[in-house]
Amino acid sequence: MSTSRPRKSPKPAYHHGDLRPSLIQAATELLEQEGISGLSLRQAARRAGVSHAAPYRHFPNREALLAAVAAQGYARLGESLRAAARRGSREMGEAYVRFALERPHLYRLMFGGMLKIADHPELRQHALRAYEGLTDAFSAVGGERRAETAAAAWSLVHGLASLLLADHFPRAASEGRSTESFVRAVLGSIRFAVGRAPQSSA
Amino acid sequence: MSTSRPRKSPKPAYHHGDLRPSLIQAATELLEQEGISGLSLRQAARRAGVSHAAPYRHFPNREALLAAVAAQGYARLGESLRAAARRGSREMGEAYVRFALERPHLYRLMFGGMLKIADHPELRQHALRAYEGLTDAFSAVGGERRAETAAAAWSLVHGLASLLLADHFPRAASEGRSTESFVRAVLGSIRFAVGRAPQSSA
DNA sequence: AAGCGCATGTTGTCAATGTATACATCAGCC
DNA sequence: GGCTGATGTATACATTGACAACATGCGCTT
Repeated sequence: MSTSRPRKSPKPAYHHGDLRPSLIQAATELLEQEGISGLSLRQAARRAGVSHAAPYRHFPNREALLAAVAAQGYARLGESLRAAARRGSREMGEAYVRFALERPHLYRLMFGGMLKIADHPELRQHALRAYEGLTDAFSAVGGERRAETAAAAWSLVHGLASLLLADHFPRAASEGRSTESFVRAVLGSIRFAVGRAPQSSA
Repeated sequence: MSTSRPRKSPKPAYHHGDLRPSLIQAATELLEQEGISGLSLRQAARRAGVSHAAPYRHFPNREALLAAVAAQGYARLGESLRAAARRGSREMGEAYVRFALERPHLYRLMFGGMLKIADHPELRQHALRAYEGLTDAFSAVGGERRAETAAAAWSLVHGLASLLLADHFPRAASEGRSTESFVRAVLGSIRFAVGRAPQSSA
Protein backbone atom coordinates (compact mmCIF):
# COMPACT_ATOMS: atom_id res chain seq x y z
CA MET A 1 0.00 0.00 0.00
CA SER A 2 2.83 2.37 -0.67
CA THR A 3 1.74 5.78 -1.69
CA SER A 4 4.69 6.39 -3.93
CA ARG A 5 4.75 6.10 -7.65
CA PRO A 6 4.88 2.60 -9.11
CA ARG A 7 8.61 2.07 -9.07
CA LYS A 8 10.64 -1.02 -8.38
CA SER A 9 13.98 0.43 -7.33
CA PRO A 10 14.25 1.26 -3.63
CA LYS A 11 15.84 4.57 -4.43
CA PRO A 12 13.58 7.26 -3.05
CA ALA A 13 12.32 8.89 -6.21
CA TYR A 14 12.70 12.62 -6.15
CA HIS A 15 9.30 12.99 -7.73
CA HIS A 16 6.41 11.24 -6.11
CA GLY A 17 4.60 10.91 -9.37
CA ASP A 18 1.04 10.75 -8.10
CA LEU A 19 1.03 13.23 -5.32
CA ARG A 20 -2.25 15.05 -5.68
CA PRO A 21 -4.53 12.05 -5.22
CA SER A 22 -2.17 10.65 -2.60
CA LEU A 23 -2.53 13.84 -0.60
CA ILE A 24 -6.29 13.73 -0.85
CA GLN A 25 -6.22 10.14 0.31
CA ALA A 26 -3.86 10.91 3.17
CA ALA A 27 -5.97 13.87 4.18
CA THR A 28 -9.12 11.78 4.12
CA GLU A 29 -7.56 9.21 6.40
CA LEU A 30 -6.25 11.86 8.75
CA LEU A 31 -9.65 13.48 8.80
CA GLU A 32 -11.32 10.29 9.94
CA GLN A 33 -8.68 9.58 12.54
CA GLU A 34 -7.78 12.97 13.96
CA GLY A 35 -10.70 15.16 13.09
CA ILE A 36 -10.62 18.39 11.20
CA SER A 37 -8.33 20.28 13.53
CA GLY A 38 -5.82 17.45 13.40
CA LEU A 39 -5.71 17.58 9.66
CA SER A 40 -2.69 19.67 8.73
CA LEU A 41 -0.98 20.08 5.42
CA ARG A 42 2.27 18.99 6.97
CA GLN A 43 0.85 15.80 8.40
CA ALA A 44 -0.71 14.94 5.08
CA ALA A 45 2.62 15.56 3.39
CA ARG A 46 4.40 13.35 5.92
CA ARG A 47 1.89 10.59 5.38
CA ALA A 48 2.33 10.85 1.64
CA GLY A 49 6.08 10.69 2.11
CA VAL A 50 7.01 14.10 0.76
CA SER A 51 8.41 17.27 2.21
CA HIS A 52 6.26 19.74 4.05
CA ALA A 53 6.13 22.21 1.18
CA ALA A 54 5.34 19.77 -1.59
CA PRO A 55 1.57 20.08 -1.24
CA TYR A 56 1.79 23.70 -2.36
CA ARG A 57 2.55 22.48 -5.87
CA HIS A 58 -0.94 20.99 -5.97
CA PHE A 59 -3.01 23.10 -3.63
CA PRO A 60 -2.71 26.84 -3.14
CA ASN A 61 -3.42 26.46 0.57
CA ARG A 62 -4.78 24.22 3.21
CA GLU A 63 -8.36 25.14 2.48
CA ALA A 64 -8.02 23.92 -1.09
CA LEU A 65 -6.99 20.49 0.10
CA LEU A 66 -9.92 20.39 2.47
CA ALA A 67 -12.17 21.39 -0.40
CA ALA A 68 -10.89 18.52 -2.50
CA VAL A 69 -11.62 16.09 0.31
CA ALA A 70 -15.07 17.54 0.76
CA ALA A 71 -15.78 17.38 -2.95
CA GLN A 72 -15.00 13.69 -2.92
CA GLY A 73 -17.34 13.40 0.03
CA TYR A 74 -20.17 14.98 -1.93
CA ALA A 75 -19.55 12.56 -4.75
CA ARG A 76 -19.84 9.62 -2.39
CA LEU A 77 -22.94 11.07 -0.75
CA GLY A 78 -24.53 11.52 -4.15
CA GLU A 79 -23.89 7.90 -5.02
CA SER A 80 -25.35 6.68 -1.75
CA LEU A 81 -28.46 8.76 -2.29
CA ARG A 82 -29.00 7.63 -5.86
CA ALA A 83 -28.55 4.02 -4.81
CA ALA A 84 -31.09 4.40 -2.02
CA ALA A 85 -33.52 6.38 -4.16
CA ARG A 86 -34.57 3.26 -6.00
CA ARG A 87 -36.01 1.96 -2.76
CA GLY A 88 -38.08 5.02 -2.03
CA SER A 89 -37.65 8.50 -0.71
CA ARG A 90 -37.86 7.37 2.88
CA GLU A 91 -34.95 5.02 2.35
CA MET A 92 -33.09 7.93 0.87
CA GLY A 93 -33.60 10.00 3.97
CA GLU A 94 -32.29 7.22 6.15
CA ALA A 95 -29.34 6.69 3.85
CA TYR A 96 -28.53 10.36 4.13
CA VAL A 97 -28.47 10.30 7.90
CA ARG A 98 -26.50 7.06 7.90
CA PHE A 99 -23.88 8.58 5.64
CA ALA A 100 -23.39 11.44 8.09
CA LEU A 101 -23.24 9.22 11.16
CA GLU A 102 -20.73 6.87 9.59
CA ARG A 103 -18.32 9.64 8.62
CA PRO A 104 -18.82 12.35 11.21
CA HIS A 105 -15.67 14.33 10.47
CA LEU A 106 -16.11 14.22 6.74
CA TYR A 107 -19.69 15.31 7.10
CA ARG A 108 -18.71 18.19 9.34
CA LEU A 109 -16.14 19.24 6.80
CA MET A 110 -18.74 19.16 4.05
CA PHE A 111 -21.47 21.03 5.89
CA GLY A 112 -19.80 22.70 8.84
CA GLY A 113 -19.47 25.92 6.90
CA MET A 114 -15.72 26.27 7.25
CA LEU A 115 -15.50 25.92 3.46
CA LYS A 116 -17.13 28.74 1.56
CA ILE A 117 -18.72 26.81 -1.21
CA ALA A 118 -18.56 29.76 -3.56
CA ASP A 119 -14.77 29.77 -3.39
CA HIS A 120 -14.38 26.25 -4.71
CA PRO A 121 -16.11 25.55 -8.04
CA GLU A 122 -15.56 21.81 -7.96
CA LEU A 123 -17.13 21.72 -4.54
CA ARG A 124 -20.23 23.48 -5.77
CA GLN A 125 -20.37 21.13 -8.72
CA HIS A 126 -20.37 17.96 -6.65
CA ALA A 127 -22.67 19.42 -4.03
CA LEU A 128 -25.24 20.42 -6.61
CA ARG A 129 -25.11 16.99 -8.14
CA ALA A 130 -25.73 15.35 -4.77
CA TYR A 131 -28.63 17.72 -4.19
CA GLU A 132 -30.12 16.76 -7.54
CA GLY A 133 -30.54 13.23 -6.26
CA LEU A 134 -32.82 14.58 -3.60
CA THR A 135 -34.64 16.94 -5.91
CA ASP A 136 -35.38 14.21 -8.41
CA ALA A 137 -36.90 12.02 -5.76
CA PHE A 138 -39.31 14.81 -4.92
CA SER A 139 -40.33 15.62 -8.45
CA ALA A 140 -43.52 13.72 -7.92
CA VAL A 141 -44.35 15.34 -4.65
CA GLY A 142 -44.81 19.06 -4.75
CA GLY A 143 -45.73 20.18 -8.25
CA GLU A 144 -45.30 23.93 -8.29
CA ARG A 145 -43.58 23.77 -4.96
CA ARG A 146 -41.09 21.16 -5.93
CA ALA A 147 -38.15 23.36 -5.06
CA GLU A 148 -39.46 24.25 -1.63
CA THR A 149 -40.42 20.70 -0.88
CA ALA A 150 -37.02 19.39 -1.84
CA ALA A 151 -35.40 22.13 0.21
CA ALA A 152 -37.52 21.17 3.18
CA ALA A 153 -36.63 17.52 2.80
CA TRP A 154 -32.96 18.29 2.59
CA SER A 155 -33.21 20.63 5.54
CA LEU A 156 -34.91 17.96 7.57
CA VAL A 157 -32.41 15.19 6.94
CA HIS A 158 -29.43 17.48 7.17
CA GLY A 159 -30.69 19.05 10.35
CA LEU A 160 -31.38 15.69 11.91
CA ALA A 161 -27.98 14.32 10.95
CA SER A 162 -26.25 17.45 12.16
CA LEU A 163 -28.01 17.54 15.52
CA LEU A 164 -27.41 13.85 16.06
CA LEU A 165 -23.72 14.30 15.33
CA ALA A 166 -23.54 17.20 17.73
CA ASP A 167 -25.17 15.02 20.37
CA HIS A 168 -28.14 17.30 20.80
CA PHE A 169 -30.66 14.52 21.34
CA PRO A 170 -29.11 12.82 24.34
CA ARG A 171 -32.10 11.06 25.88
CA ALA A 172 -34.28 10.59 22.87
CA ALA A 173 -31.67 8.76 20.87
CA SER A 174 -30.26 6.58 23.57
CA GLU A 175 -33.08 5.90 26.00
CA GLY A 176 -33.57 2.27 25.24
CA ARG A 177 -34.11 2.78 21.57
CA SER A 178 -31.66 2.57 18.75
CA THR A 179 -30.59 5.60 16.80
CA GLU A 180 -32.02 4.00 13.70
CA SER A 181 -35.49 3.74 15.08
CA PHE A 182 -35.29 7.29 16.37
CA VAL A 183 -34.36 8.50 12.91
CA ARG A 184 -37.24 6.58 11.38
CA ALA A 185 -39.63 8.01 13.92
CA VAL A 186 -38.51 11.57 13.36
CA LEU A 187 -38.60 11.31 9.58
CA GLY A 188 -41.97 9.62 9.85
CA SER A 189 -43.47 12.45 11.86
CA ILE A 190 -43.39 14.72 8.84
CA ARG A 191 -45.76 15.12 5.95
CA PHE A 192 -45.12 17.25 2.90
CA ALA A 193 -47.78 19.72 2.08
CA VAL A 194 -48.51 19.22 -1.60
CA GLY A 195 -49.09 15.85 -3.20
CA ARG A 196 -49.22 12.50 -1.51
CA ALA A 197 -46.87 11.90 1.36
CA PRO A 198 -43.97 9.78 0.17
CA GLN A 199 -43.73 7.90 3.44
CA SER A 200 -46.11 5.04 3.97
CA SER A 201 -46.19 4.20 7.67
CA ALA A 202 -48.24 6.06 10.24
CA MET B 1 -15.47 51.40 26.59
CA SER B 2 -12.28 50.33 28.24
CA THR B 3 -12.22 46.73 29.16
CA SER B 4 -10.14 47.21 32.26
CA ARG B 5 -11.36 47.29 35.79
CA PRO B 6 -13.03 50.48 36.98
CA ARG B 7 -9.99 52.42 38.05
CA LYS B 8 -9.26 56.11 37.84
CA SER B 9 -5.49 56.16 37.89
CA PRO B 10 -3.84 55.82 34.46
CA LYS B 11 -1.35 53.42 35.87
CA PRO B 12 -1.78 50.15 34.04
CA ALA B 13 -3.17 47.98 36.77
CA TYR B 14 -1.31 44.75 37.13
CA HIS B 15 -4.55 42.90 37.62
CA HIS B 16 -7.29 43.42 35.13
CA GLY B 17 -9.96 42.76 37.70
CA ASP B 18 -12.74 41.54 35.44
CA LEU B 19 -10.92 39.47 32.92
CA ARG B 20 -13.12 36.46 32.39
CA PRO B 21 -16.17 38.30 31.09
CA SER B 22 -13.93 40.71 29.22
CA LEU B 23 -12.34 37.82 27.40
CA ILE B 24 -15.71 36.37 26.49
CA GLN B 25 -16.78 39.74 25.20
CA ALA B 26 -13.56 40.21 23.23
CA ALA B 27 -13.87 36.72 21.81
CA THR B 28 -17.47 37.35 20.80
CA GLU B 29 -16.48 40.50 18.94
CA LEU B 30 -13.58 38.78 17.26
CA LEU B 31 -15.84 35.94 16.27
CA GLU B 32 -18.24 38.25 14.50
CA GLN B 33 -15.47 40.16 12.79
CA GLU B 34 -12.89 37.55 11.90
CA GLY B 35 -14.76 34.29 11.97
CA ILE B 36 -13.93 31.23 13.98
CA SER B 37 -10.48 30.61 12.56
CA GLY B 38 -9.52 34.20 13.27
CA LEU B 39 -10.50 33.87 16.89
CA SER B 40 -7.31 33.14 18.78
CA LEU B 41 -6.63 33.20 22.47
CA ARG B 42 -3.81 35.63 21.91
CA GLN B 43 -5.94 38.07 19.96
CA ALA B 44 -8.61 37.96 22.60
CA ALA B 45 -5.98 38.61 25.24
CA ARG B 46 -4.60 41.52 23.26
CA ARG B 47 -8.04 43.00 22.86
CA ALA B 48 -8.66 42.66 26.57
CA GLY B 49 -5.33 44.34 27.24
CA VAL B 50 -3.55 41.52 29.01
CA SER B 51 -0.64 39.25 28.22
CA HIS B 52 -1.14 36.29 25.97
CA ALA B 53 -0.92 33.79 28.80
CA ALA B 54 -3.42 35.49 31.07
CA PRO B 55 -6.46 33.72 29.64
CA TYR B 56 -5.14 30.46 31.02
CA ARG B 57 -6.04 31.64 34.51
CA HIS B 58 -9.69 31.55 33.46
CA PHE B 59 -9.90 28.96 30.71
CA PRO B 60 -7.96 25.72 30.56
CA ASN B 61 -7.60 26.03 26.80
CA ARG B 62 -8.89 27.75 23.72
CA GLU B 63 -11.81 25.39 23.38
CA ALA B 64 -13.11 26.37 26.79
CA LEU B 65 -13.25 30.01 25.77
CA LEU B 66 -15.12 29.08 22.62
CA ALA B 67 -17.51 27.03 24.72
CA ALA B 68 -18.21 30.02 26.93
CA VAL B 69 -19.01 32.15 23.89
CA ALA B 70 -21.24 29.43 22.50
CA ALA B 71 -23.05 29.01 25.80
CA GLN B 72 -23.88 32.69 25.79
CA GLY B 73 -25.13 32.22 22.24
CA TYR B 74 -27.51 29.47 23.33
CA ALA B 75 -28.83 31.73 26.04
CA ARG B 76 -29.57 34.44 23.51
CA LEU B 77 -31.13 31.97 21.11
CA GLY B 78 -33.36 30.65 23.88
CA GLU B 79 -34.56 34.14 24.67
CA SER B 80 -35.34 34.87 21.03
CA LEU B 81 -37.30 31.66 20.74
CA ARG B 82 -39.31 32.21 23.88
CA ALA B 83 -40.11 35.74 22.78
CA ALA B 84 -41.29 34.54 19.39
CA ALA B 85 -43.20 31.58 20.79
CA ARG B 86 -45.97 33.84 22.00
CA ARG B 87 -46.75 34.64 18.39
CA GLY B 88 -47.04 31.05 17.28
CA SER B 89 -44.82 28.17 16.36
CA ARG B 90 -44.37 29.37 12.83
CA GLU B 91 -43.03 32.66 14.08
CA MET B 92 -40.69 30.71 16.26
CA GLY B 93 -39.31 28.84 13.28
CA GLU B 94 -38.68 32.06 11.43
CA ALA B 95 -37.07 33.59 14.48
CA TYR B 96 -34.76 30.62 14.71
CA VAL B 97 -33.59 30.96 11.14
CA ARG B 98 -33.24 34.72 11.52
CA PHE B 99 -31.05 34.27 14.57
CA ALA B 100 -28.70 32.06 12.59
CA LEU B 101 -28.55 34.33 9.57
CA GLU B 102 -27.86 37.38 11.68
CA ARG B 103 -24.93 35.81 13.51
CA PRO B 104 -23.45 33.33 11.09
CA HIS B 105 -20.16 32.79 12.88
CA LEU B 106 -21.72 32.43 16.29
CA TYR B 107 -24.23 29.99 14.91
CA ARG B 108 -21.51 27.94 13.27
CA LEU B 109 -19.64 27.88 16.53
CA MET B 110 -22.75 26.69 18.35
CA PHE B 111 -23.75 24.00 15.88
CA GLY B 112 -20.72 23.37 13.71
CA GLY B 113 -19.73 20.44 15.88
CA MET B 114 -16.26 21.67 16.70
CA LEU B 115 -17.34 21.83 20.33
CA LYS B 116 -18.14 18.47 21.81
CA ILE B 117 -21.15 19.39 23.87
CA ALA B 118 -20.53 16.59 26.34
CA ASP B 119 -17.19 18.15 27.31
CA HIS B 120 -18.72 21.42 28.46
CA PRO B 121 -21.48 21.11 31.04
CA GLU B 122 -22.56 24.74 30.90
CA LEU B 123 -22.89 24.42 27.16
CA ARG B 124 -25.19 21.44 27.49
CA GLN B 125 -27.19 23.33 30.10
CA HIS B 126 -27.86 26.35 27.94
CA ALA B 127 -28.45 24.27 24.84
CA LEU B 128 -31.04 22.11 26.58
CA ARG B 129 -32.80 25.17 27.84
CA ALA B 130 -33.00 26.64 24.35
CA TYR B 131 -34.33 23.34 23.06
CA GLU B 132 -37.02 23.36 25.73
CA GLY B 133 -38.44 26.48 24.16
CA LEU B 134 -39.04 24.50 21.02
CA THR B 135 -40.33 21.44 22.81
CA ASP B 136 -42.85 23.44 24.79
CA ALA B 137 -44.26 24.97 21.67
CA PHE B 138 -44.92 21.52 20.31
CA SER B 139 -46.53 20.09 23.41
CA ALA B 140 -49.90 20.51 21.81
CA VAL B 141 -48.96 18.95 18.55
CA GLY B 142 -47.88 15.35 18.77
CA GLY B 143 -49.26 13.68 21.85
CA GLU B 144 -47.31 10.47 22.31
CA ARG B 145 -44.91 11.57 19.66
CA ARG B 146 -44.16 14.92 21.14
CA ALA B 147 -40.46 14.22 21.35
CA GLU B 148 -40.17 13.11 17.75
CA THR B 149 -42.24 15.98 16.50
CA ALA B 150 -40.14 18.51 18.37
CA ALA B 151 -37.00 16.85 17.11
CA ALA B 152 -38.32 17.03 13.57
CA ALA B 153 -39.17 20.69 13.96
CA TRP B 154 -35.77 21.51 15.34
CA SER B 155 -34.11 19.48 12.61
CA LEU B 156 -36.06 21.34 9.98
CA VAL B 157 -35.25 24.85 11.15
CA HIS B 158 -31.67 24.01 12.02
CA GLY B 159 -31.12 22.28 8.70
CA LEU B 160 -32.64 25.15 6.79
CA ALA B 161 -30.58 27.73 8.64
CA SER B 162 -27.44 25.70 8.24
CA LEU B 163 -27.89 25.11 4.52
CA LEU B 164 -28.73 28.75 3.94
CA LEU B 165 -25.62 29.83 5.78
CA ALA B 166 -23.52 27.42 3.76
CA ASP B 167 -25.02 28.90 0.61
CA HIS B 168 -26.49 25.64 -0.55
CA PHE B 169 -29.63 27.17 -2.04
CA PRO B 170 -28.09 29.57 -4.50
CA ARG B 171 -30.89 29.97 -7.04
CA ALA B 172 -33.86 29.26 -4.88
CA ALA B 173 -33.08 31.88 -2.32
CA SER B 174 -31.93 34.65 -4.57
CA GLU B 175 -33.86 34.28 -7.81
CA GLY B 176 -36.01 37.30 -7.46
CA ARG B 177 -37.37 36.38 -4.09
CA SER B 178 -36.22 37.38 -0.68
CA THR B 179 -34.65 34.95 1.71
CA GLU B 180 -37.48 35.61 4.11
CA SER B 181 -40.15 34.50 1.72
CA PHE B 182 -38.10 31.45 0.80
CA VAL B 183 -37.86 30.51 4.45
CA ARG B 184 -41.59 30.93 4.89
CA ALA B 185 -42.29 28.82 1.84
CA VAL B 186 -40.01 26.03 2.96
CA LEU B 187 -41.35 25.96 6.49
CA GLY B 188 -44.85 26.11 5.10
CA SER B 189 -44.36 23.05 2.92
CA ILE B 190 -44.27 20.81 5.96
CA ARG B 191 -47.04 19.24 8.01
CA PHE B 192 -46.51 17.40 11.24
CA ALA B 193 -48.03 13.99 11.35
CA VAL B 194 -50.01 13.85 14.57
CA GLY B 195 -52.37 16.55 15.68
CA ARG B 196 -53.33 19.64 13.76
CA ALA B 197 -50.69 21.30 11.68
CA PRO B 198 -49.48 24.40 13.48
CA GLN B 199 -49.10 26.34 10.27
CA SER B 200 -52.19 27.81 8.73
CA SER B 201 -51.43 28.47 5.08
CA ALA B 202 -51.88 25.93 2.29
C1' DA C 1 21.13 11.67 -29.28
C1' DA C 2 21.68 16.16 -26.96
C1' DG C 3 20.02 19.53 -24.32
C1' DC C 4 16.71 22.43 -22.55
C1' DG C 5 12.41 24.11 -20.15
C1' DC C 6 8.95 23.54 -16.91
C1' DA C 7 6.42 20.94 -13.63
C1' DT C 8 7.34 18.93 -9.38
C1' DG C 9 9.94 18.37 -4.83
C1' DT C 10 13.24 20.02 -1.23
C1' DT C 11 15.44 23.07 2.16
C1' DG C 12 15.30 27.02 4.77
C1' DT C 13 12.91 30.48 6.90
C1' DC C 14 9.30 33.44 9.24
C1' DA C 15 5.40 34.87 11.95
C1' DA C 16 1.40 33.32 14.51
C1' DT C 17 -0.44 30.25 17.66
C1' DG C 18 -1.50 26.99 21.75
C1' DT C 19 0.42 25.68 25.76
C1' DA C 20 3.61 25.01 29.82
C1' DT C 21 6.62 26.79 33.54
C1' DA C 22 8.63 29.98 36.52
C1' DC C 23 8.17 34.48 38.40
C1' DA C 24 5.72 39.05 39.85
C1' DT C 25 2.01 41.55 42.03
C1' DC C 26 -1.72 42.39 44.88
C1' DA C 27 -5.77 41.77 48.05
C1' DG C 28 -7.41 40.00 52.22
C1' DC C 29 -6.76 37.59 56.45
C1' DC C 30 -3.89 36.13 60.67
C1' DG D 1 3.27 43.55 59.38
C1' DG D 2 3.65 39.51 56.93
C1' DC D 3 1.85 35.30 54.75
C1' DT D 4 -0.92 33.01 51.14
C1' DG D 5 -3.56 32.25 47.21
C1' DA D 6 -5.47 34.25 43.09
C1' DT D 7 -4.40 36.63 39.09
C1' DG D 8 -1.33 38.40 35.57
C1' DT D 9 3.59 38.48 33.21
C1' DA D 10 7.82 36.79 30.95
C1' DT D 11 9.89 33.35 28.64
C1' DA D 12 10.25 29.27 26.11
C1' DC D 13 9.01 25.53 22.88
C1' DA D 14 6.74 22.76 19.27
C1' DT D 15 3.53 22.97 15.50
C1' DT D 16 1.66 25.05 11.70
C1' DG D 17 0.62 27.74 7.17
C1' DA D 18 2.99 30.10 3.97
C1' DC D 19 6.71 31.82 0.99
C1' DA D 20 11.27 31.93 -1.55
C1' DA D 21 15.30 29.98 -3.46
C1' DC D 22 17.19 25.96 -5.17
C1' DA D 23 17.32 20.90 -7.08
C1' DT D 24 15.70 17.25 -10.11
C1' DG D 25 14.31 14.93 -13.98
C1' DC D 26 10.51 14.05 -17.59
C1' DG D 27 9.52 14.87 -22.15
C1' DC D 28 9.74 17.70 -26.15
C1' DT D 29 12.35 19.90 -29.77
C1' DT D 30 15.96 19.78 -32.71
